[in-house]
Amino acid sequence: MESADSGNQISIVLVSELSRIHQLLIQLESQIFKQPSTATEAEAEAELSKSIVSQLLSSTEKSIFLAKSCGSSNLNLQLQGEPASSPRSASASPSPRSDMSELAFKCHDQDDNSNKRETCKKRKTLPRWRSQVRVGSMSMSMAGVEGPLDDGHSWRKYGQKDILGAKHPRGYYRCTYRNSQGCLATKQVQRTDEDPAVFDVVYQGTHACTNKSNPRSGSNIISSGSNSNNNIVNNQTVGSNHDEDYLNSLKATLTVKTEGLGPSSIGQEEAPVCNSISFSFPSTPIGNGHVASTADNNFPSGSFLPSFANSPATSESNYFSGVGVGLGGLGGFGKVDSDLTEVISVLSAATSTTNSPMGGVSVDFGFDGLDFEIDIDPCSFLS
DNA sequence: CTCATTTGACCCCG
DNA sequence: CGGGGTCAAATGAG
Repeated sequence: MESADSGNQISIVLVSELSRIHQLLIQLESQIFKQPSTATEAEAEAELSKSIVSQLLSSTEKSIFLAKSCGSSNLNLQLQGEPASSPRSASASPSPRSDMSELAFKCHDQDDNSNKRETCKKRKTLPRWRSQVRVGSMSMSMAGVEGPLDDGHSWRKYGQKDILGAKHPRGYYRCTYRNSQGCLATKQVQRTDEDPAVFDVVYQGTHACTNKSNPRSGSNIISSGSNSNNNIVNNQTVGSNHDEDYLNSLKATLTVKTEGLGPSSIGQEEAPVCNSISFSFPSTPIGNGHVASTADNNFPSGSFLPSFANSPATSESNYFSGVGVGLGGLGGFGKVDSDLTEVISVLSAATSTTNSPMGGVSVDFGFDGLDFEIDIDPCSFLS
């Protein structure tokens, strides 16, 4: 059933992507009929057109990928949730502690003791997927104040740990509504060694909570879902209509650029395709202040809000909306986690034309709520 | 006062 | 046995 779900959600994302393409085409069309009066203006128009085309390309490619995934979801998307039989089902939990920890993984069936042990005793049994998020490469880069890691959900940090071999500690977050709504979603955030501006985010479990970003905040997103599975419909409806507005405003303010990863990095000759799209949010006077609760150490707990995110504090600010599906993002990273089968990797380069420190917030492909891991080489489909 | 983060300890699993 | 993940008391912020 999950696969059906996944397919469904992919379709949703796909629809969003197509709407996006539609919008871009409209924009391009108007662009074409513009008659610049001056040379510089003409140049600017040309640039804009190029940019639009780039976006179109990547969106199209993304759509193709999604369509393929959808069509063969059984092949490409591997569900990882609840393996029918878990190796450890037998191990009883002697210690009181284990009781509690297990709760974390299966709290919903507390009333059914026998069952709980079978379904989710294991850490690894929950669906998990990973994405990489890059924070603007800005001035504060090293500072450690970062935190674009807001994906529309409200997270609460419950732990931090130094990981062997990693320069930076890993932060453990779980859904704020875990207790109140039994939402089991958790995520782990860790900076990559190579680029401190890039965070490796591993999501586990899906959001059962209904508290997610308020769609009305004007910064609702597109496909990038960050919506829990319960809100698919919402995403769908709001998504498409809202998308348009959103995109329009987005276009007006964002700088979207695609970075082609050289074929070389991927070994795909004919694929100019593996891009990662990056958004740069315009002047957002963030950076100082508000955010970075968690200070220098590591990760932000939750959210810093770009100007257009009106949501309060740490709750759901669904501003991000990154739509960048870095289908090829891996190229640059070559980072394959053996543990995770694989990945949706998203990179966004926050380089930007802005000076906002936090300017570039990139976000992940919001497969939020999907119970699967992508088990394919992001670029393989291109060949 | 309430809620979030920090941090050391505990437990699971490879 | 050790690394990784989670808990929960202590602490801090609003």
